[in-house]
Amino acid sequence: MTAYSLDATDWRLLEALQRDGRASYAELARTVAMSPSAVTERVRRLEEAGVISGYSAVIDHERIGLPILALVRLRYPHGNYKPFHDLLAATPEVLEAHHVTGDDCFVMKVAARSMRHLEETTGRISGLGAVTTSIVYSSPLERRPLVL
Amino acid sequence: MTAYSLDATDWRLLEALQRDGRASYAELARTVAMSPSAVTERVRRLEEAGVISGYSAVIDHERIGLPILALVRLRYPHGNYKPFHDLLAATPEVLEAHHVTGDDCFVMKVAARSMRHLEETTGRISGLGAVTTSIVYSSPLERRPLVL
DNA sequence: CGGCCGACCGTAGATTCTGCGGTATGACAA
DNA sequence: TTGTCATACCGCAGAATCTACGGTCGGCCG
Repeated sequence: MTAYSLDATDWRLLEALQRDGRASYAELARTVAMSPSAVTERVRRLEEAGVISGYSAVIDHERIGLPILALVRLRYPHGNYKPFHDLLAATPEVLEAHHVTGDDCFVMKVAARSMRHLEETTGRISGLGAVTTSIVYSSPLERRPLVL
Repeated sequence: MTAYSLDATDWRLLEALQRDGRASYAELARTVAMSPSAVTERVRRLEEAGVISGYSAVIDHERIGLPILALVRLRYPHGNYKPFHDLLAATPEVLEAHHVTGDDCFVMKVAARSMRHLEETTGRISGLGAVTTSIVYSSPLERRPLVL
């Protein structure tokens, strides 16, 4: 909503911070050829404006015992979203949930440690409506940095 | 594939680093009640084992001129994936791409600056097969930290 | 012209990082 | 038991970085 005007330097900082969220201000300063204090101030402004909403370690779900990823679509029969929010709060297996147009009201990304676990999780979700589950074979593009 | 044994401290570090990927080792050390050097060594091992595959700034796509998010499913009629990979390489609007089971072979997350832009992008994708587009109204759960 | 404002720079003290050596604990074999 | 070894942790010192501050420069407006 709130527009924020980004110049070329801001874009380069955003790109650098998406590639390495732990880059030091000194390092960032070197890549954009400015002083560390100017870079610090720019990044602080981007954070304050909400352009950068945070920083996160990227975890390989396969290496922490959650080898199965699935996209679950939920046909939701009514407009009372409370049960759905309760489900989200109670189901850590759901990594993302999006309210979308189309026949299926919600699309979720789900991680599970086994097929049995996935079955149990989708079963829980299907208490709210008809589900369609697609299991992820592989992800040709797991995460692309957001650029103009 | 490569199993990595995580103890309670590792989990707490992973959780902390997913919540704040820029937390200093000194800060992490305080949250898990260990010395900074021990924490540094643990995090280094997690990175080396591939449990932590990187760090990234989380960008609010709405504030950088990409207010529209859509999930695009692609029905892909054959087993030659080269054209699809070429499309991914040439289409920065696609933020994620997953190869999945079910009628639609691929599911993509797409960001666009306008409906016209989305139309143009899905049009490009539909050169490869039939597409089904769902526009994201909102995301009740945008990103949940991966936990046990 | 004179003053103001925004963005940048440079500096100093505090904090953090990095690499190293030292220590405690537990496993294992003689 | 005793010795040895490996692992994980701690603490330290020098280097690098961070943070907060004041100073400078160029553009803009009264």
